[in-house]
Amino acid sequence: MDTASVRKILIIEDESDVADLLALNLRKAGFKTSAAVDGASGLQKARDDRPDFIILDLMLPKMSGLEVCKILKSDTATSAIPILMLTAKAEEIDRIVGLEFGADDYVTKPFSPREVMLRIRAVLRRGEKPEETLRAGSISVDPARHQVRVNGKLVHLTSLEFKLLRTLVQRRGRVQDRDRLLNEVWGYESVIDTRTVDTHVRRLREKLGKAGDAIETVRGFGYRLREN
Amino acid sequence: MDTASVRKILIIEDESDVADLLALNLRKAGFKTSAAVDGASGLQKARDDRPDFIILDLMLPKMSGLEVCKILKSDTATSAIPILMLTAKAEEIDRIVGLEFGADDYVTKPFSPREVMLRIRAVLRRGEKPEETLRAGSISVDPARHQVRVNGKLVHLTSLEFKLLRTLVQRRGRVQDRDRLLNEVWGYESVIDTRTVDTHVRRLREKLGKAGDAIETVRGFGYRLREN
DNA sequence: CAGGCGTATGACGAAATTGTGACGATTCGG
DNA sequence: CCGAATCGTCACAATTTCGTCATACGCCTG
Repeated sequence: MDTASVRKILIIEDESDVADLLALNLRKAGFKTSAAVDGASGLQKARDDRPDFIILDLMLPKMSGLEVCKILKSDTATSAIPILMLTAKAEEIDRIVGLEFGADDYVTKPFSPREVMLRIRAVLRRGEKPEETLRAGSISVDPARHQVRVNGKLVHLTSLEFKLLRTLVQRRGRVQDRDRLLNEVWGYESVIDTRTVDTHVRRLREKLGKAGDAIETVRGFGYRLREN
Repeated sequence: MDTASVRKILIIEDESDVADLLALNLRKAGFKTSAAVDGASGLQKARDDRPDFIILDLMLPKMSGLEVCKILKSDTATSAIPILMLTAKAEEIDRIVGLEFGADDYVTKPFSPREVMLRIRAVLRRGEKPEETLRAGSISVDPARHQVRVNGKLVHLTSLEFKLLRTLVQRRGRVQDRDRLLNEVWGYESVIDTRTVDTHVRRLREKLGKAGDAIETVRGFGYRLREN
């Protein structure tokens, strides 16, 4: 589904139960994780590992989470990394202060892993730049709108056809073998016959009309979208 | 932009932590502030000081924030002053804004001071210019009042329907998948079936009548509000 | 030119997705 | 306590989409 690179998430949390639970869920969702059990090592790892996201407990031994947060946000090396705070107290003031210190979001304990995941996604989405319209010859693919145009005219594609065309356009000029396409478009665990790709390429060509010629068959290897 | 005078802002809030935090940020942003710790003194100060803006906590000792709001809005001496409500519960919102009480905007706790500042500025701007209404074809959405019109005619929507329509209009043209809509409209803690979105989309389309066609189904992905 | 191999095509049943109406639970005001 | 409004869920139907197969076609090689 998502073609972006794998995100690394740093968990700074002294209670191993909580840390493990989070790590488990995060890995299941396709993230990479690392962990630290106190503020000092957390700061260290943040600088060294350059994670894409930090989950930070407010209550840490020695150095408080707020301290850690402040330092992370004031260091240019780490200030851009989004931080999700874990707070035990439901007191609003804690959360307010947490946000004021630069945390991007917070969750109060006890929390559901599900909620944490959703919030992480939301924060990460916030930082993402909107996807651009891809072009190849007379074909334009707009991922955000899920729309495809040929010479400006809308063409209706099914879900699979859309994803197939998108990956071809993204890798325009380069040959994509059927297995590669199966992985990208159908997902990693697909138990699909490689011949099925042929059928969808055909349907795609049909719907694209004349512009469909841009999808070239590379005998013995796979398919390729002609450049320009 | 009004350069003539510095804006005075009245904070009616019994929790001094929150009040102080707000006052600090407001002053840092160049506003003057005054404070009241309960409804009665809040009303008094509103009449005496004639602030340009009031921040009002929903949960106050003795007199509820709603009462205060209603009185402020029914007194000609104060009815023109914009009110930003601080509320703990997201469910309370609908009655507060739009309907009988007349608040101009709201923020749910816990909030970040930054968010509060943005909303104050937005409301003050609205006071100078007529409105800030979202439009999409014959549909117009007024977020501040929680009102929706189709061809100028008011349409009654429930809280959920409104939020759903608002996010669709805000992201007009771009496809929103069901998970995303669940996050935006139902919140993080929701354990709702994704198919529920379908039901609400149907009800929304029904209520919008012909204009409901603007909500397009993108099979395999989600929904999208047609542009233009 | 024939044979072999890989690809294109058309058709068809299976599976997935969405629309729809109905129902029960809950809330809120009277 | 009742009735209205709102909301989440379900079962079922309508429709679309998907995967596979059998067959036809085309390219390459010998």
